[in-house]
This record gives sequence, C-alpha cells and structure tokens, in this order.
Amino acid sequence: MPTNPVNPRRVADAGGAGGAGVPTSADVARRANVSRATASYVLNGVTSQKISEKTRNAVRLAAAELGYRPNLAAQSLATGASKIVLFVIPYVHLGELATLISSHLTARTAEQGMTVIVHFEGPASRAVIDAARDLRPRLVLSMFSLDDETATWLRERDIMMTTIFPDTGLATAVNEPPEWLQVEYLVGIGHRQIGYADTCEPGLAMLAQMRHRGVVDACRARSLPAPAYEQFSLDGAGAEHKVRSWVAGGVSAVAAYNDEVAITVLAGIRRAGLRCPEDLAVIGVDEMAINGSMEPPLSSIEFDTDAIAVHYAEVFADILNGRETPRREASSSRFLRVVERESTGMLRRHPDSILSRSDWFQFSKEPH
Amino acid sequence: MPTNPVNPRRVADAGGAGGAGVPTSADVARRANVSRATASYVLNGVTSQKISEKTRNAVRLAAAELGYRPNLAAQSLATGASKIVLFVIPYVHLGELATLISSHLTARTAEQGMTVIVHFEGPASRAVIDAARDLRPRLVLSMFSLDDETATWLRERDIMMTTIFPDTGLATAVNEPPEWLQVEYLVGIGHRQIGYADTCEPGLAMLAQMRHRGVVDACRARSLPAPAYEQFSLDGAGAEHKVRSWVAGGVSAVAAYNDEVAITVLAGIRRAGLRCPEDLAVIGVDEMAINGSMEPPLSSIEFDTDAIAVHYAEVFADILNGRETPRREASSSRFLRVVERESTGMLRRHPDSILSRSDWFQFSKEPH
DNA sequence: GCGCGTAGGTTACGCGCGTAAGTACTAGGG
DNA sequence: CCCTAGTACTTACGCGCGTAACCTACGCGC
Repeated sequence: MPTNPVNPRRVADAGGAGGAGVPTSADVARRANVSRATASYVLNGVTSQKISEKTRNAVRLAAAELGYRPNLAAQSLATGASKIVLFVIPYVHLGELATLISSHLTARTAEQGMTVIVHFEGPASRAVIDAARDLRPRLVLSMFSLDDETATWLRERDIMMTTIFPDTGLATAVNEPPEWLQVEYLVGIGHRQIGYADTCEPGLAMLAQMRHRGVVDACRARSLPAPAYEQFSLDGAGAEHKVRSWVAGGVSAVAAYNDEVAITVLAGIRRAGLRCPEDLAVIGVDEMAINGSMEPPLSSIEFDTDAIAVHYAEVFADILNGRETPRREASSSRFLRVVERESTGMLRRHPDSILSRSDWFQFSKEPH
Repeated sequence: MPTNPVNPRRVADAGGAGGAGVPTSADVARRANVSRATASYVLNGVTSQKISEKTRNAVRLAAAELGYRPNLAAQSLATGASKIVLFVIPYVHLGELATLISSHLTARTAEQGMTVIVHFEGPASRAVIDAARDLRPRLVLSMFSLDDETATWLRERDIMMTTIFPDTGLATAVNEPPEWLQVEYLVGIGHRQIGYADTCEPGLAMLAQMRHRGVVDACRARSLPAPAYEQFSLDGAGAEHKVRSWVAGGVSAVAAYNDEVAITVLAGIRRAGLRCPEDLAVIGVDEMAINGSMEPPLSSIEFDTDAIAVHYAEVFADILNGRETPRREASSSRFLRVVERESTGMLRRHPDSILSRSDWFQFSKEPH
C-alpha cells in the first residue's frame, strides 16, 4: 500500500480493532479481488459495463462488510456535480416549518443516497451562489422562488431548482395551499363573510401576497363576497380597532396568515371586549404547539412535514436516476390537515361541505 | 488547455459575456503568469515558502479579478479535512434559536473563510457520523453534547467538537445561562419564593434538567428557599391546578423553561381565576414574537443570536489558524437580555439589584 | 485457421487542490 | 573561479472517485 507522504490521513490504528480509518473504494475492490474500476461500476450500478452477477455480489458484499460510503468530495470532484441537494432557507420568520421539513428531508433523502445540506441565508447577505459554488449541488430546493441572479447562475451550470412555495405555476408539492383549506373549512361551518389577517413582516411579503390572493380566489370560487383585508403587527398594536371594524362590517370569520397573526387577532378580540368564536371565528396556519393554550384555543392548518419530505425525496430520487422528474402530481391533501379547536367553534356543520371529504383532512382536538 | 473528455464541466460559454464557468486556481495562476503551486501558496498564505511581495500581489489581484473561490471538494480531498463546520441540530422543539444562530453563523463564518453546514437530525436517526463522513468537517458544533459513540468516532478522526449548551463545564459561550438571569431579575423586583415551570418534552429533558439545576443554584446563591417545581404540558392540561397550588404555597413568581411553557402557565393563571402578575409573575425564555400579544404580555429572556454567532466565528477562526482555541472567556452578558413586560409587573425595583447593572441587560417594552 | 462479435473485465486519466522535493538564478566568501 | 547559501520559484505527486478506452479470452460461422 503506497502511503501518501502529503496527506497521512489513514490513521495508524495501532491496537484499535475498530475501523482503520474510513474505507475507500480501493479497499472494497481489494477485498473483492477486483480492480477499482470494477468496484466503482458495481457500486454505481452502471449497466453499460458488463459485469457478471457473481462479481457484482462479491463487490456489494465487500462494501457492506466494510461499511463503505463514497467520499462525497471525491465524487463531487470527479463528476462535477455531487449527490447534494442544497436546501435554501431565507432569513424570515417561518416558524418551525423549515426546520421540520429539513429534519425529515435529511432522514428521507439518506434512504435515497442523496445528501441534503441546509443553507440559511443571513440577515443581509443572500450567499446562495457562494454556497452552490462550494458544494456543487445537483439541485437547489428553496422555500420561495430564488432571485433572478441566482436562478440564472444556477441554470447556466445545469443545477436544477425546485421550490416549496413557488410564486407561479402549480408544479410542486404544496400546490393547493393552506389558505384555500382555511376558506373551505370556514365556509363549511357556515361562514359567508371572511376576513384575511395578513402579516406585515417585510420578508414574508411575497408569500403573504400569494396567500391573500388564494383567499380571494377561494372566496370567488365559492361565490362569497371578497374577503376583508387587514394587516396585523405581532406586537398587537391596532388589532383591537381592526377587529372591531371587521365585526361591524359583518365579517364573522378570519383566516390568518399564520398562527402568530391569528394569536394577535385573538388578542384584539379580547381587548375589544368581543367573543371568539361567537363574534369572530379565527383560524391560523402552522399548528404551533401552544395553540391549545390560547384564549380560546386556536384552530389551525397543520403541515405534514414528513409527507412533504417523502415527496421531495422521491423527486430527488427521480432526478438522481435521470428520470426527468415526472411531475409527480401531488395534491395537498397529503400535506395539510385541519386542527379544529374552540376558536372556530366546532359548531354547526353543513353535511355537503368539504368537511365530509375525510380524505382532505382529519379532525383532532388534540394533535398527535 | 487540455480538455477533459470525462467531465465536460467547463461550459462552452458561447456568447455569454459572463463567467466561463467557475475559475480554478489554474486560471488564477495563468492570469498571474506563475505556476499553479505558487498561486496556491499565495492563496493559502503559506509563509514557509518564499515568494516575493510582487508575485504575491499579482496572484491576489488575479484571484480578485476572476472572483476566485477554492473548490471545497478539491480542498477537502487534498487536505483530508475541509474548512467546513458541521452544525448539528437535534430533533427537538427549540423554537427559533437554532435557526437564528444558523443564519448568523453562516454569515459570520463566511467572513472567516469557513463554511457552516447545518445538519438536522431526523426524528429517529441520528446520522451525525454519516454526515461527518460525507463532509469531513474540521469541527462539529452541536446544540447539546453528542452521544458517546459519535463523540468517540469524531475524536478518533481528530475532528474537534464544541457545544452551545454543554452538559458540563463552562467552556463555551452560554455559560451563565438564562435561568440564572431569570432568577436574578425576579429577585431584583422583590420576589422571594420562586417556582420553576419545566417542559415535559422528552427530547428536551437534558437541557431542562440543567435549567432546573441552574434555578436551584441561583436561589441558593441568593439564600432563597428552594424553588417549587412543576412540569407543564403545552396543551394546558392540569396547568390550572398546578398554578393554584403554587400560589397557595406562597410562590409569587415563576421562571419558565421557555416562552411556550410560560404561556401555558399564563393560561393556567387565567383559568384559575387568578391575576398575573399580582398573584403570580411569569417570565419565559426565547422572546417569541407573539409575547406582546399574550394576556398579559409576557416577559422573557432574549438570546442575542448574532453575538453568539460572532463568538463562534471567532472560535472557528482560531481553529482554522491553528491557534489552540484560547478559551475566549465569554460571559453571557454579551448574549442575553431581559425583555420586560406586564407579566412581571414592571413595578417595584430594588436599587441594589441586578437591574442597576445596565451592562447585563437593556430594558425594552417593545423589542427592536 | 482466421476474422469477429461479445462478455467480463483492467489500465489510464483527470477533476482541483495542497505541498514535498527539485531547479534556476543570484550574492558573497574563499 | 568555484562552492556554498539563500531566494524565488516550478515540477511532480496523490487525495478518492468516475469513466473512456483498451485488453483478453471464448464461442461461432466461414
């Protein structure tokens, strides 16, 4: 074994019965009595190269016995594009959504042989290009659409892009968005005049606009009057007044951008001396853990982050295997769920409403 | 220029006035009219190799003009250990803390030439070893102490470890922990009998125990009676009863594990027909955005995540430069801040209390 | 007996980089 | 004039891997 004078990485391992460093494909090849090339072909499942089933098994066995894993850096260097998925998370207040998706995605893509690397954008810098240059991902997954410069840069280098909440088109997972489910649910329990409580965090403007548009569309689809619109700041300033004017205008239920905004609305209702849900029902999005401790307990839309992760893991696998990502059509029924609590009453139900379509959401007063 | 038949990475760039692919150190060397080795020595600031200042400048200029960045994979491959820091985030409910630290850390370490890669542990698997094997980080940063198997594996491979909330020792940033500040603050505004409201999420058990111990120690240090202890589940079950028994036992203020637990306590107070802060004051940890919308608005301890990131970026830089991480002593005064709201009254103050030490925290009814 | 396709491999090369070892050129002492 | 001792570079090699291109036996038709 020719030792490398420059890079004495392979630990001496004197006495250690453990691992003798990290095994390489050369180790696998040696153990299987084949050349490194053969081992490489087998390990990558290359079919253009003829290799007997016997040899293939020998290599696979050796790899398993050694616990071989390809060196990502070397792979990346050799092919020019690794098995890395770069997950870009913007510097905005997204609650636990991004975190949960990341966790599940890491676990699920590991099964597919891909590696997810999460890149958090900083408060000022949006160094996605730098990260992509460092890591050579095969694909970049982002929460929102990337800016033009980044998108162009990635496209020029044949790095694919996917977006969880695209600002256009329907080609991704969450294409029947949560606000739509909010409206359907509120209509289902008898509401006709709906308000939309928006966030006023600047970083969320794009997503918030989409949600608002979604509420407008959903109301139109149900032939309801257009939703009343208000922005709420999370410190609660002005909430009381906005709530009061809504109720005065006949609004009976509010779909909020997320649970935090919904909680602000609840505070406004309390301070206005009104009652929830009798005077104004409220439903949020995100299903925060404390929703059950609100006054009254807050209804919400929950994301099934593991199902989302599974979905994207499949998409990644398609890409990895060269299948041109067959637009696995994914209805959000798999990803969303209504969690019903007192803030929306749990009262009168229309039998012909969406509520009877049990495939769209399960009910549960207590999540889990 | 010898083209690579295997790996036609270098885009043809026909017509594009842009970048001609990603520049390599060879491009830099060519442009500076030196060999690649010379360029490499200059770019890495190697001093053992004599190179004239003139040449050094030429190389640096060329690198700047081309916007050169070393290929992380190649660097990792050549040296056996990259400039990567692996930040491990466990699958537990940590609020936004981990996310915020990650964002700032990404930005701050970029300034130091290191790359932070965030690894989210899955719900079942704790694949830190796999991630480390893939990425060959020079250092692993974790929220909590790593399990023995992982720690051993990393140690064997000379990968350093640092922990944000260590379960032992004081050698890291947040060594004067938030619970201590909670107690000092509550004592400062006149409380003597303190309760500790713990979480009951299993994944947080270790951190929660540390916090509890911290509260006990802080009370002892102030010669107060030992804190009363209760666990709260976030759905609010049983909160009312626990709060009542506290008040009956003379407890006048509660330090909660975090804001979510604190909110549960607030709900319990309301449902018990008691008043906050008159009957029971409450302070949390984390400074969630909605704290201002609680009933009453919730006091909290806020982490300065950017300061934490700056701290660790410095530690990383020390490691990168071979300085044996000189245990930069870091008092948490730099990392924590009390946010005071109605849930702790903002009433009577002892002039000799911690409150007068303005370097420890700033007051603000409204954050930002 | 010879060409020839094919199954089942192996050898050779480069990805971009760090770095040990070698080389050329200059200054200075004998 | 030669022999060191620097100085300022360059050449050569390998990290682990993917893969094109090249070998070698073997069966088969002519």
